[in-house]
Amino acid sequence: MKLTEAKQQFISSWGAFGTHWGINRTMAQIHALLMVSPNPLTQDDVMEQLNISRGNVNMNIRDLITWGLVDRVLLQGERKEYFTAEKDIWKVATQIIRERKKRELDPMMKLLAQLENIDGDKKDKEIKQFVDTVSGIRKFGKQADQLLDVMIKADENWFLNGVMKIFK
Amino acid sequence: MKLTEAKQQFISSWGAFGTHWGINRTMAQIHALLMVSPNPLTQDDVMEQLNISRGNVNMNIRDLITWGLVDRVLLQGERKEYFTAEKDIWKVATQIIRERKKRELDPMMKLLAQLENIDGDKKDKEIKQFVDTVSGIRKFGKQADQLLDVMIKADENWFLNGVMKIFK
DNA sequence: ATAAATTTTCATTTTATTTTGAAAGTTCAA
DNA sequence: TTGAACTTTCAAAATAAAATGAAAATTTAT
Repeated sequence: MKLTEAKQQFISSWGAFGTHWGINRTMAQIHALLMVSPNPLTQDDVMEQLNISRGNVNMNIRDLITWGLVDRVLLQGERKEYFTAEKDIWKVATQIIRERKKRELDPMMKLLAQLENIDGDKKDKEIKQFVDTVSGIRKFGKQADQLLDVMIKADENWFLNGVMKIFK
Repeated sequence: MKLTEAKQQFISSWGAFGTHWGINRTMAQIHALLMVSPNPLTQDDVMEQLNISRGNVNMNIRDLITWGLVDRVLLQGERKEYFTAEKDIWKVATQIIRERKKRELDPMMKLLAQLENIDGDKKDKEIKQFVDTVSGIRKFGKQADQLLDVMIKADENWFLNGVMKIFK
């Protein structure tokens, strides 16, 4: 397979993959493009290679920056801004975990804690099922939370070489 | 807090939570409703409690069934179909992991394997970056895949009590 | 067999998300 | 300062996703 074709496919399926994870297609595609580009790219490069408008590129790159997945790069002597993506997939993954934990898991856990205190007879079937469900999710969430914390702190090598043996 | 209000909030935020995970809001809400309901519900119950149309309920429940998160229940002497959700959150989680792995991770890994074989000089900067990126993702994916397999096979108790100690 | 009860389908409508592109804003060299 | 190069914004348009509801299909009691 030719590089150009392979790149195309990679970008396109990384985009599709992203949509299953609450990330919009274009953002994932821009990320993919930057990951396989050895040199930083300008907004115009991205526009051209992905055939999308200037505004779209700008907004999605900004988003990628707040996710901590893309960095602005200033090339000396150049007026334009360049952009580059973190290429170490482990760092990408931990960064995404970190952000999603903060944005989604933490608030949900906070809410569930409140919902566990409801008025009424805990023997009542309706109430019991509700409390049991909520507290079950909460327990699970706490464990997941800790697991994610450990993963964030762990280094790539530990994950890639060590963990699986322990798990088996 | 009153049960009714708490239920409301739970359903609503579980729905919002779902949207971040590629699950549509209504489907997640139906799932939430069934999780906190001690008894199985009919389609009409769901329509009424969530204020959504018959067709919508039907389609989303069908989807939940294919995800393995909801079961049809036949109450003896009753004509109507009833529905109930798995209430053990561990089982819910492993079921979701199992499905998403099958639907998303496995196909992506398969594609990446193909993309690694590209024509041209591996010393070329463009080619090298592409191959490195793809193979990095592939390695990571393989590890994640194995980790998920182990989690699916492990039982709840092992996860809740055992893992964290190992990780620390 | 009939028909009432219930479930399923799907063309249409509604709602939500994404994209565009031109205008406004910013930066910087001369 | 000025103005060319470049970036950002955002209202409007395009696209995609979800919801509706009535008709068709199915099931079951008689």
